[in-house]
Amino acid sequence: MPKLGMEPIRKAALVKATIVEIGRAGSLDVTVSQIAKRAGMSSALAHHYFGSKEEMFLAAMRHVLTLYGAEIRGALALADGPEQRVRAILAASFSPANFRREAIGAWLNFWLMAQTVPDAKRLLAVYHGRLRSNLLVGLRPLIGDQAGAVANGLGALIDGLYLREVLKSGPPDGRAAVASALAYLNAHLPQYVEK
Amino acid sequence: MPKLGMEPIRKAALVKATIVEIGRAGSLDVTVSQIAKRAGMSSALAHHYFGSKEEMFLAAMRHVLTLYGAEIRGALALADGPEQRVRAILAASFSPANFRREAIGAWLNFWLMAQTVPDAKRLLAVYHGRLRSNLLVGLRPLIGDQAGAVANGLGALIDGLYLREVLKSGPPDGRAAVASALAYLNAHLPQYVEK
DNA sequence: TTTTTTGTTGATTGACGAGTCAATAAACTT
DNA sequence: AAGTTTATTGACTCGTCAATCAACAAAAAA
Repeated sequence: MPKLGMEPIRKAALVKATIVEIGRAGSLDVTVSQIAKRAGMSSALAHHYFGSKEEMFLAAMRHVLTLYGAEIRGALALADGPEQRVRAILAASFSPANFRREAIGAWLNFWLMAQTVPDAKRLLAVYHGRLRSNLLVGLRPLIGDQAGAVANGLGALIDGLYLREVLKSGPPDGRAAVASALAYLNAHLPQYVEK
Repeated sequence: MPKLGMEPIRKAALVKATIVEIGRAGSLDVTVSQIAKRAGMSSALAHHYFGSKEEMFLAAMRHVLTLYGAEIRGALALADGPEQRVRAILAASFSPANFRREAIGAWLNFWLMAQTVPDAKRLLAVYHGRLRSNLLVGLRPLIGDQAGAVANGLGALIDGLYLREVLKSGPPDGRAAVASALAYLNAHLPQYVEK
């Protein structure tokens, strides 16, 4: 039944299945067969399209990063003024789409991968850089030369909140996470009244 | 050459070797043989003493947590007054002993493990709880009912800073990390003059 | 209509690794 | 001295899994 033009469809299915399976297993100990099965094909076909398991993982990582980037861009487009920009980034970071067990589990594993797989490290560095520069654009008008330090802190805080979410039981609570990050932000905005 | 009383010695050697190997590999994909070799014995002996690889990992985790706990307790003993207590915790968290690539890599992998191994999750929860309560003791006199939120934030920030350290190239920089966490703290201490 | 390209899989290969076992040896006990 | 406990390892079992291959099918090109 070879319908042509399957390649992009199958690749997309595999990427999605990879994320789901990694999230489910909570680790990178996921077999190609598992992924292929969830994507509705044989493991041989998965290898046919991706060549190796590592390529599959990297493609999944790129996908998560792309989604995240898109969400940020979208939120940023609607934001009005520096402070709103920063708030938009935070809100997007913890939006339901990104802040769900599956995706968070995938993130954790990407961090792991980044320690050993150079391509993964590169991807993560790109994400860090973008996040930082996005934050800086918003922060600089607000707090000038403290912006660098605060951007670093916020970045780490976001990562840390993700991390803690993985370990919690119960459903992810994006709102609490946003609140935490906003508190950090507010504490660094001098001219606002402490409630 | 059976000298008696080898058990504790060999177990300690294995625990140490486990941490080193996990740090080196940057993942839990470490074979028992590798660990045993580094600890100077056969893999069979490693199994003899620990029964399973997972037990070995858990013992390593307990060890790291114990060291960390001891460091905190030591620092806390010298601290004078609430604010100093909080500062002591931060300093201990990023002390050279804890904040080195090996240990950080181990941590990251423990997080991973916590997702799937209940015992690991429990251990990490204990650590979270202790950190939180230690922070609270210091924070409550300073900021009252905001203490809970700030303790959560600080905890997440510490984790996040660890996480970012793993990915950086170059030697770990504990001082910068402490500075970042202190900035967060200071921002939440109302009565202090913003420099 | 032959040929080529694309899609697809069951079966197989080859490697690796956790855990077991049997055997050996030195110390301690009785 | 005989028996027991502790230390130790090489060899082996058994399972798993990434990756490859041979083969088959259908569409597109020639």
